[in-house]
Amino acid sequence: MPVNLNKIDAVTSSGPETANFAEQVIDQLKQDILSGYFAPSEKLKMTRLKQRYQVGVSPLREALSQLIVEQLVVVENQRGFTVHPISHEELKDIYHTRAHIEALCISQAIQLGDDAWEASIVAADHQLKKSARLLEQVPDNGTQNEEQQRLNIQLWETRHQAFHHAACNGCGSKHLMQVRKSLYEKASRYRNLWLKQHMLNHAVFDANQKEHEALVTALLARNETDAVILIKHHLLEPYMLLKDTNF
Amino acid sequence: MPVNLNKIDAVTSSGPETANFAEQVIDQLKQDILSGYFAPSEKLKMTRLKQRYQVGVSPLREALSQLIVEQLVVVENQRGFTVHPISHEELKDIYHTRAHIEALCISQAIQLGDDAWEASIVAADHQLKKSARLLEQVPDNGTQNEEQQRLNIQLWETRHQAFHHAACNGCGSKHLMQVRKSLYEKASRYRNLWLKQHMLNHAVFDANQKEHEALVTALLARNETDAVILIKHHLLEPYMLLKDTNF
DNA sequence: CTAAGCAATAATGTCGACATTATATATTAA
DNA sequence: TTAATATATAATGTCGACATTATTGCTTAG
Repeated sequence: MPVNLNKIDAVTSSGPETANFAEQVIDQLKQDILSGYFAPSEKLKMTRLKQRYQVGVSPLREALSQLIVEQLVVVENQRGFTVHPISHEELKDIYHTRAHIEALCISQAIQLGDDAWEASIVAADHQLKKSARLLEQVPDNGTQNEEQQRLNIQLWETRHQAFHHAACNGCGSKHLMQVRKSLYEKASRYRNLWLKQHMLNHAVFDANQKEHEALVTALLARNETDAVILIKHHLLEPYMLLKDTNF
Repeated sequence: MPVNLNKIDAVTSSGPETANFAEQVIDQLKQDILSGYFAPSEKLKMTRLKQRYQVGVSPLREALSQLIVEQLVVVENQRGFTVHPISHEELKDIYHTRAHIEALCISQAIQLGDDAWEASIVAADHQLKKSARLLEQVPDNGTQNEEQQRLNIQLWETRHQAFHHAACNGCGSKHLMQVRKSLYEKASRYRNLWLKQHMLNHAVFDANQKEHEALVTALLARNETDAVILIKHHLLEPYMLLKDTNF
């Protein structure tokens, strides 16, 4: 008795565009891999996945197939699926390629961006700053509500990403933006693995803030050379932290 | 009675690594889309696909799922799969992004490439030139065997691609090379659609040859600025032909 | 003649079942 | 005890079946 339960939920949700099981699963599965819930090189057994996501094998295999292309999952015939392994080689490639790609986006955006692009940067920067202020005001000794702090960090990261997205989006290329997104996701996996062992300190936030200010200035002034140097440095700095860690 | 016929074939083939049905289908399906056998925006009905590739729906859906990520196929819930539509907007984005990416590869390769990289360029260039000579020697009036000529063109295209692959491969980045490959494939679709209406003439081949000579010189001399200009022009030239066509 | 509503047909998305293959366990010999 | 083999268990990959949904064709009213 296969009943499309998703339809029932879909009615309560907004648009006429529903999602099949595979589409529903793929986001959760991706998040579980990027967040580190499923460890690198871990075997993804169907029985467990079925239990976790409450779907059959067919949608699961479709979702996993998509993650193969995104290189988050590896498949070996008759031996099932495993989480894509990590390596320092890949880590280096991801961060460096990301720096190149994002610099390319920035270059194009500076050449092609219109007033709406500038406005979106100013807006995103404003939101990011407000979010950063929340984090700064907290004393180093964790007297504040920990859960609240966690949410603040999450909000900051969302807005941080939104800022860079806005800056890059002026390039006007869907393909560039997509490559950029893919690399960001892969980088975030290593980042999350690092966060399981280490703690962010205030120094990095402060440095980040200053770099952003300089970047915004360069962007609005359409200073391509400066902006490219700044963005590359900005994206490679976390790599310096990650590259010497044993995951 | 599901019998894994592929295993039987696999024994006759080489390695111990076999492929499941989905992996076998995906290459053919991709080729059928890139070649234009399945037209843009065409509906991909399961019954037809089953007949063509002689597999059930499960492997097909897996293969199609992968092509969704590569943006060669579009899915709409309860309405099945269709070939990704084409547009002049996408055409422009593909070719321009490709030019940027390949220029980036070339830049990095010039900075990082070793002797093996240089050697691979010389080797690929040699093969390409020999293949080009076959095409040049033929008189314009098609007195020669048409089938032979078709094969010669195909060989030239393979070697042409191999040459550019070799030049880019010196960048040392798997991610860059993969983005490059993806863009090449998407561009080849538009190219193939164009070829269904038009014919290649000798002039383009001659121009191509000269550009290659200049490129090889710039690469071996590690002249980054020249090489970047040359490769961008080289990749955008076909766009000039395609951009004004009605597919 | 056109438009709208309805029935019939076809196609999609999902699951369970089954054959094949891999992995874990037990047994036995050295 | 260890290594090798045989058995048992578990997991994978594929297909057919079925409910749901979309599309087509037909009838009928305006």
